[in-house]
Amino acid sequence: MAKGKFDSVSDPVSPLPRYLEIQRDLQARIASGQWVPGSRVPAEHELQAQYHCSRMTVNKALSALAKAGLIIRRRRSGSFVAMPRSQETILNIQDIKAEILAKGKVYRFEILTRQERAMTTDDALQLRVTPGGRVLALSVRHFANEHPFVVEDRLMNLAIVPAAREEPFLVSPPGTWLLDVVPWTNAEHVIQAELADQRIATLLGIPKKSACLAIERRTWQGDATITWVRLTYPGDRHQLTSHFRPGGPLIP
Amino acid sequence: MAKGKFDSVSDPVSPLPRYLEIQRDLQARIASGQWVPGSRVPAEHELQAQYHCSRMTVNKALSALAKAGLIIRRRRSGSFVAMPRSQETILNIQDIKAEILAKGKVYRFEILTRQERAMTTDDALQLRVTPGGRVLALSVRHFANEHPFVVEDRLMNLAIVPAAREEPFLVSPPGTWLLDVVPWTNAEHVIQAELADQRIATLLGIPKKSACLAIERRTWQGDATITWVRLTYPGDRHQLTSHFRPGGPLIP
DNA sequence: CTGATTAATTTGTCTATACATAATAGTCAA
DNA sequence: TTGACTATTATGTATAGACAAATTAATCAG
Repeated sequence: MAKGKFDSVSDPVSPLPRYLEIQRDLQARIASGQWVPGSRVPAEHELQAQYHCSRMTVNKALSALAKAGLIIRRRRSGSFVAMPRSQETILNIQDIKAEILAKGKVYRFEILTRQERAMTTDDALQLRVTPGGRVLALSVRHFANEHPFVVEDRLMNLAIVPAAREEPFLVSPPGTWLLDVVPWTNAEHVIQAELADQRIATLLGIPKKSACLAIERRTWQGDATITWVRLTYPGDRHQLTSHFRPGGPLIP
Repeated sequence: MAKGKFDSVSDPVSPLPRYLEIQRDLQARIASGQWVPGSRVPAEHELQAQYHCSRMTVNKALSALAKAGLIIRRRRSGSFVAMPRSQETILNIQDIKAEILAKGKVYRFEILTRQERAMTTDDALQLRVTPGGRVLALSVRHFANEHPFVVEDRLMNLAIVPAAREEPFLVSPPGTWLLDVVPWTNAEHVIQAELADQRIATLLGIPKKSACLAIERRTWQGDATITWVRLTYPGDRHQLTSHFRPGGPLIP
């Protein structure tokens, strides 16, 4: 009897979809340790009977759990609770403007230097491309509540982003502008600790040789590097924070 | 006619499931810029006609794209290509043992100090719990190819992990042991740059006041803090790297 | 006992249909 | 013109059934 969704609903109000109910229920059993890693999850037809729903609904819940890495599924064998995963985390490296505004602080930036030039060997190395073409080199200082927040050194590949040549960066800083204008397909981050040199110390208003957090980012569009950027934060004032729960993106 | 899956297959071999084919096709159109952000994605019944399949199959593809954040779906309005997202990244902070072994280096660790004690005020602060109960405080030094790699300072909440009291940590270091034994539901990371004090400098074999990368992690099981750990790496030798593509977990 | 074949089981994918839900567009009366 | 009601449309959820694919279990010939 292929009727509506409320065939088997005793509860008059159902705020949560059936498949999510099942998903969370199973997740709770795994998280609580009731189902230990390696143990077998009931087969779809068993759960179908338990939850009194169709196999597709159970399948949707189980597939989501599998995608989240909480269970491993194999044909004929069945589904099993996944082994504890290595400690991974999802880090949110936000756009600087958004980051400062999110903290409820006043945002401002200034372009320190701006130079359009033929790509040097160093530029090519940092962009990881074969030399040739032109780049736009920028230095930017970002302020939060008028306090120096981070220094940005950026190279933009004008072969990919020719529009940058004409852009004065009056409203949005280069990073935010790029995000709005150019679609990117790939990014790489490198996070490092290092000592402030004279320039950084002056720009950030911190003592020379104090600890800094440096984040380098390369952004690609297909095979072509769009931009390389290095963000230098005062180490004692800035920190990257992230929260994570296993099977994280499960509960939206 | 509810027949098999090959009702409408002209291609004799179909290595990829239909819904993935559709998903990737749509994703390619978005990535290539053919469909610009904000533009409308054809409705399910249109795609159903285009790809000559059922609406459920199209729905599966579109739902996945929506979950990955590539499109936004609204009832009655339709589906739209999402606006460029803020630069987020997924960072892999691995288990130390796994991290070193992954680099093909020889792993070794030594317990520097070990103390079981009643929870001090500082301990409670760092574990973010109300004082009371006992903790196990550990200092560990990890080596990669016999070179000091990282110093670990850890507090373990014995109320949650009583088994740690009896554990000698001969085979696995505390972090790896915990991952194997205790299920966790939540974690928080804080990444900071700071200067090496005398102790860290000595333990890591680096000059005092050189830059260090400090990663602090709190791990919870429900509301209870399991452990707090601080990992101090030499800043010039260690770096966190991560790759990311928008709509990342799409292509498994 | 071994190796190949066959059966059974479980997940993976797909279809066709049905009704729910949300939001827009249109209609009509005050 | 405004506000309430109604129709329309697109997505969201759910069902029952079907066949595919993979892998384990059982069977049987040698």
